[in-house]
Amino acid sequence: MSLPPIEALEAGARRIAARIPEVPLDQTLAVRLMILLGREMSARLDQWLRPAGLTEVELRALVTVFSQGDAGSFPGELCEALGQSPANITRVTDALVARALITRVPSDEDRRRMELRVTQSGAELVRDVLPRLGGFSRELLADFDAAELEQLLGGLRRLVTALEGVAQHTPTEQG
Amino acid sequence: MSLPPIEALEAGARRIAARIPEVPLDQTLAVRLMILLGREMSARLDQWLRPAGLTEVELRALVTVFSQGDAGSFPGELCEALGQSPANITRVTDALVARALITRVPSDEDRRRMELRVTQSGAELVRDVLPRLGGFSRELLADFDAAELEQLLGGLRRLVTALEGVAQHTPTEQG
DNA sequence: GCCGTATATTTCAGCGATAAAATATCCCGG
DNA sequence: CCGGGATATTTTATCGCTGAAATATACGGC
Repeated sequence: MSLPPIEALEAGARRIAARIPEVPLDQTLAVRLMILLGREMSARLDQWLRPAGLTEVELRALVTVFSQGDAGSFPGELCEALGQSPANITRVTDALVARALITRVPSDEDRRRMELRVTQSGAELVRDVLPRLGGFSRELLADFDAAELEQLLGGLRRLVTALEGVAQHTPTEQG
Repeated sequence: MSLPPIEALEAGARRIAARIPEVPLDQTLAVRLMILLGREMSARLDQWLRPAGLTEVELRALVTVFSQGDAGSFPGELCEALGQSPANITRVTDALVARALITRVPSDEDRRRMELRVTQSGAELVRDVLPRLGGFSRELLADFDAAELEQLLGGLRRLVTALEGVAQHTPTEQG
């Protein structure tokens, strides 16, 4: 489904805040917007990439392997870089291997690990598709000037670190 | 999985931008951060709510029904308000009905529709749990002062409208 | 060298979500 | 009032992802 209209979001948030005053309106709304925006961007990107037959995560995995070039990379690195579970990286790399976009062979130095390398056609696909993703991002942020964009990025970076520090536990331990 | 470290994200983005110059670094990074932040916030919120036995979407559905009080609401409204598919709303409301947090009866005026109403215990749960969600948001945004928060919200609102306007089509029609 | 523990990846079972088909009801023009 | 198209919801099949168990390999102390 697609993004709810923003007026409805704000109206709903205000209606709740009016009934339950402990709820901080702006903070709640910001979190809500971030979650919805992230979902929606991901969905749009998937749609944008569908003609190429890749999902967003598949593309990012492919790009990450591509960016390592001949050095290659390992599934564990992809987990870290993409924030995905090992199980999912296995599935995603399966798909990429099946389409011959990457190769996967056991490492010689440590045979528990698998070496992932982009193939010729994988590299071609990246060079073909990545500019589209860039085009999407550029279009989306078209009416942010450089300063505004930098400001937005600053806020997002702060949120990343806030998120790292905060709330790893359960709230009131069963409240 | 959890959020990748921000230095790794930025380094990866720069490595790619160096290889494929058409890709706009800041815009791409902003989109990437939004997607990851949204995912991570949603995951944290789910974890935060687990003790109450609700997922994020279940809570939002419950809250939306709650906020309508005796007026009640309909599955279609929840789809719109939450940005979820009809199928998912059926599943979510099934769960809420099963736990007697809401009731669901066919509407008298239009028997295709189902009237959803919060129950006594549903309302109690909302009043118990919503402040936790507020607590999460407040904690996450603790070191944004009012002006900074307003600025962040402004950026997010602009993104919502940008997203509404942009990129509904497939990119280069099979490119 | 051998054993126990740690690490890397895959397998397995299950969950949350979706698209598309099926179902039920409504409404309108004749 | 009846038939056809629109609308609201549920069902069905499937997808993407995860946690936890299983597997395979490495490493450190004895």
